[in-house]
Amino acid sequence: MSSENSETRDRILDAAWTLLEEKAGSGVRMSDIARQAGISRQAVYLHFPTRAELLVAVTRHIDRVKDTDKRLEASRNAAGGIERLDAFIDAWGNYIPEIHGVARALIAMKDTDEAAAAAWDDRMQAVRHGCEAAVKALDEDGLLRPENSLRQSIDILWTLLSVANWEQLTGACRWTQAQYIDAMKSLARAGLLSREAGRHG
Amino acid sequence: MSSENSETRDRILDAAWTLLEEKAGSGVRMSDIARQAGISRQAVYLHFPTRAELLVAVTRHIDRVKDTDKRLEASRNAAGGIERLDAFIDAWGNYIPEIHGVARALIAMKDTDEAAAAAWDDRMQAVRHGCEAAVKALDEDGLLRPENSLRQSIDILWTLLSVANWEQLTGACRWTQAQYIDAMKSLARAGLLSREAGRHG
DNA sequence: CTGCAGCTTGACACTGTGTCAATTGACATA
DNA sequence: TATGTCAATTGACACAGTGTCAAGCTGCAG
Repeated sequence: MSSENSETRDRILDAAWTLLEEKAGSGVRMSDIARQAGISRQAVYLHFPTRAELLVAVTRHIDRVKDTDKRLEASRNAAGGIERLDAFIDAWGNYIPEIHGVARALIAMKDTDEAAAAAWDDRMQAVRHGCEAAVKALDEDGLLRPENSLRQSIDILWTLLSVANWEQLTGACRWTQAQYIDAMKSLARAGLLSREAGRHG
Repeated sequence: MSSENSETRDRILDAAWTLLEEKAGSGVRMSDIARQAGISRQAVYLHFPTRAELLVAVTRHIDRVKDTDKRLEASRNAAGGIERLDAFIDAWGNYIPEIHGVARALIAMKDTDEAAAAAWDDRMQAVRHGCEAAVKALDEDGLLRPENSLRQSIDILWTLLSVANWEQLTGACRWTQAQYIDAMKSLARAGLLSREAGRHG
């Protein structure tokens, strides 16, 4: 609550952000966040009614600080379909590590918390819209595989670019971020483009 | 503990299996399982020391009932690399929906429970070995993309076939199981095979 | 000085896991 | 028949974490 702006509110958001980053999203309690922010646990509830709403606010806070909109615009301005696909993968793929902590925490809450589920789904729909724009640009250039419907192509790109896949490749598989980005560009082309359109370098 | 065999033990496992299936893995408590099995909550702890160990036992139970080993053997017996890849995707891809409930519950516990994390990672390593075998068969036939290392190719296949991806495509994207299998076969070929090797139908 | 906004302390309810102790009922065996 | 044992029962409790509530403190604006 408490309108929108507040010194303390920002301290809480930064504290949560820091801890979620540090501990990769798991095991961050309200009391940890309060301690990190230098206030009492109850004071956190004065600003955010539930843990879920705090997490959602943190994602918005990150978006604001990291200038997400500006980043994603780059992908919209790219000329051809393939350039647009690459630009989108660059923008979103490089954004994932920055929201990773919050994302994990939010995903973990999805199962039990309605609000968390809604918030996360909402953000994922935004990513899907980005995928849709990129895929439509490919379609306009006549590059898409004919055997996949437009919707299927969007689903495929969206799934390839999931946070879970990023986690698995950079985590368990120990890929670097650069390897991840390259592989995703290559996989997306391989999975979406028709054979004649296949060309890369 | 109670060695291994017990009427009640099996009732607990079946009860847990049923509920995890029904509720897709989330929100299944020990007391729910007990009620479903027709015994007291405490009796469950007489057979399984923790929730995590119960979940692990359920996966082993499913494997036994569903004859997992026999299924996966099919993929090992396939002749060429591509046949082997397809057979593995058939075997594992069609197995996912059957373990989906338990898988979700186990994945949700990973964050907080050491034992659950170890158990799930262990099972995922088994899947990775299947991927490795399939990719090596492709390599022996000289079909792999030269720009990917063997390890990278395995990582890619393993990631494509993750439970999370199955969930997203059949859940949020509302694909049928058949669509999922077809798309995975196609995506795996597109992502792994060199251009000259590309051939499908 | 008054009042109030913002924070503090401390207690408590609730949920879910896991533990413990005492009890019951069935069944086997001496 | 008495005894032991095994599986299950009931009921209480500890513990962690979220969220609520009430009372009190502090500093600052009017």
